[in-house]
Amino acid sequence: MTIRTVAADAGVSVAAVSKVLRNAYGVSDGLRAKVEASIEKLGYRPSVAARGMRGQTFTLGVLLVEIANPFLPSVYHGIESVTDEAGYKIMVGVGAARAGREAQLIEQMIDNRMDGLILVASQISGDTLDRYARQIPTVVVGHHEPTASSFDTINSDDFEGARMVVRALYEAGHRDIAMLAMDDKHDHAADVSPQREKGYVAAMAAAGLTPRVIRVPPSNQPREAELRALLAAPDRPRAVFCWSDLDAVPLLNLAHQMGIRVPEDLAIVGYDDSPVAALPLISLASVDQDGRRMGRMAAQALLSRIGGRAVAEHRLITPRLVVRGSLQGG
Amino acid sequence: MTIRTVAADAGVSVAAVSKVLRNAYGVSDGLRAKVEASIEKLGYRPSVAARGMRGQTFTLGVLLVEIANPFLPSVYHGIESVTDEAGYKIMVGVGAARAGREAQLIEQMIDNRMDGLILVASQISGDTLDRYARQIPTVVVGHHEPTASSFDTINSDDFEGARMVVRALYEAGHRDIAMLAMDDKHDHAADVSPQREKGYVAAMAAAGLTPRVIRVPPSNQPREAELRALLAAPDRPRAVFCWSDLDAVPLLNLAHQMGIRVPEDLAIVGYDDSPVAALPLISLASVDQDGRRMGRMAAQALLSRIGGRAVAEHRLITPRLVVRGSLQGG
DNA sequence: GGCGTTTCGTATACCGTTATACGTCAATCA
DNA sequence: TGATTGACGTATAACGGTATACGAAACGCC
Repeated sequence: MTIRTVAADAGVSVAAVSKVLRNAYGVSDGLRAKVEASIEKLGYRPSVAARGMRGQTFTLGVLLVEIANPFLPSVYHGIESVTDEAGYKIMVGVGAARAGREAQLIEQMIDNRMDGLILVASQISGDTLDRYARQIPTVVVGHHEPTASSFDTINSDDFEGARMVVRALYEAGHRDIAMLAMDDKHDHAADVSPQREKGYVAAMAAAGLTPRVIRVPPSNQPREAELRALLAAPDRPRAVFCWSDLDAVPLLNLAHQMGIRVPEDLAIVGYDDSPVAALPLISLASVDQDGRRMGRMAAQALLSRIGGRAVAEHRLITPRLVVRGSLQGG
Repeated sequence: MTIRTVAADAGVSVAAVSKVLRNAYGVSDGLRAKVEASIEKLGYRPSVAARGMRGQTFTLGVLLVEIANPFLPSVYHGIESVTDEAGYKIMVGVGAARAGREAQLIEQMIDNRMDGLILVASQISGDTLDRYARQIPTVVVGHHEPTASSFDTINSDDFEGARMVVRALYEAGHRDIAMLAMDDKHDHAADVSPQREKGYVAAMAAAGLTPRVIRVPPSNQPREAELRALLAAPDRPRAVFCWSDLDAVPLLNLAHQMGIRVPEDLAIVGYDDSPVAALPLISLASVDQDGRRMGRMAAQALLSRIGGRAVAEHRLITPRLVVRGSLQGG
């Protein structure tokens, strides 16, 4: 069952069928009708692989850091809502939060002749990204590279989000505010955690307070010991801002287990406003990045880039603090 | 940069390079060394698309019902651990819990010349699955079709899991035990929810109790109203077994909000043992399906099927009840 | 009516691999 | 020694589409 089968059935040439498939120029209504009837009758479906060897595949690759991260579904749904309408398909690659793994997946997607790539929270360095982006239209979400010229970036304003948290904690009367940041051994200043850290430090300084950053291993590693140590320490802070709900939710639970009252003894604010944070029993204050919107914008940027735009676009979305019980009792 | 570039650089024929790439017969050590040196030097990567036109793509498709479902990551990781070693790549398709969407994705994966497919919790009917499975090696996870001959199935013993829950609730002294099942308008008895329902009904009958099944809309639709109505009803049951944590977690939170004590006034047991259930503040008893193991078994089955096995294999894994605070106070 | 100009359809080179058929040469065998 | 066998490389026809070049009508214009 190939394009040749269809051509024979419709009594036309192979090229004619191809033209109909591609909406190419030079097809009469009569021809189109004949061909479409045959396609329908035979249930023919063109091979993406063969198609990709010369033309477009109409398939986009989406790379997610980690499948268990609760923030990613919203971004994915945002992307999908846009690409669906435009008639593009999506293939997802899951990179276990390791840069090597991600590079492998990107290459795989290039090998599969995808038309474009959206990388969500990639841990790959700017230089490497740049090299890949020259080979395939690319949009990066959740990775700050505002000067990149070969790809677009869509980000939440992580600096501002952290400042909002510090200000809210300050207004709630807290002065002893610590931050839980991801221990980034690769020192990628472009990642979201360091950005939030900068915002935190700046806001603390602006309020005349001394910043105190505590680093924990990344989320794909166990880190309960570190959290427990923090809570048991004699100089336990009165408020903790966590770079992600992935840390804030376990911290909140651990505090509860250890008999520490939240927020009376310890206020906690997370980041991402994941579904778990919103559960009444958890009630974790958190920063909402509006992942859906970021996904939509990323997809739009990618489509326009595939459409020919060459000059890079860098967007920053202002986040929103969702106040809940872990910040303000009630 | 094609196979021809490499051939020219190494001073050999295109066929020779192809042979080296495929580990085919008739390659001397000297030739192999020359070719591999050129590949390394040029950084050549074969095109999967072109490769797929005649040979294998070494890429497997994994279809997930819904990206936000917290049970799926464990299955995915299980699959990955096996396929990684075997040198296969994975592409993920996300089907928004709609059969039409899933069919579309399956076709897309066939179009992309994937070597095999793993469908996780697919909602597609047995007949349709059968039609696709004839075109491409297929393994189905979380969908009971024990008589299917064209594809393999890997399932948790949902019937037994439900019975375990009823027995545990019975032993805890409960008699008024209801079940929250998914409202399956398509009436797919093969899905997991109806299987659990059967196990529940059987166990209730065995204990001499009257079953009481309450149906709620599927998880991609809002269903807070139904849950709230259940809790507010004058004949509110004393224990509820939920077909999934996706319902049990909101129910638990709602009960707490409405001042209903868990488990004193209402015992709740979920299914899937998702990460949220294990949080101390939630402490939801749940049935653990061991998704990781199911994923591993699915991948192994698929590889052996790709390897030539034609007779279908149907595996049933015994689940395990994880007792927590929502079932037994302490 | 002769001459460009569209419009429409066909023939076919090409995309980057794989796999088969085949040729060459040295080693082995009767 | 001539024939057979294996080992190793090469040439090349697929694979299933796309896109370009091109031919044949139909059309518009003076």
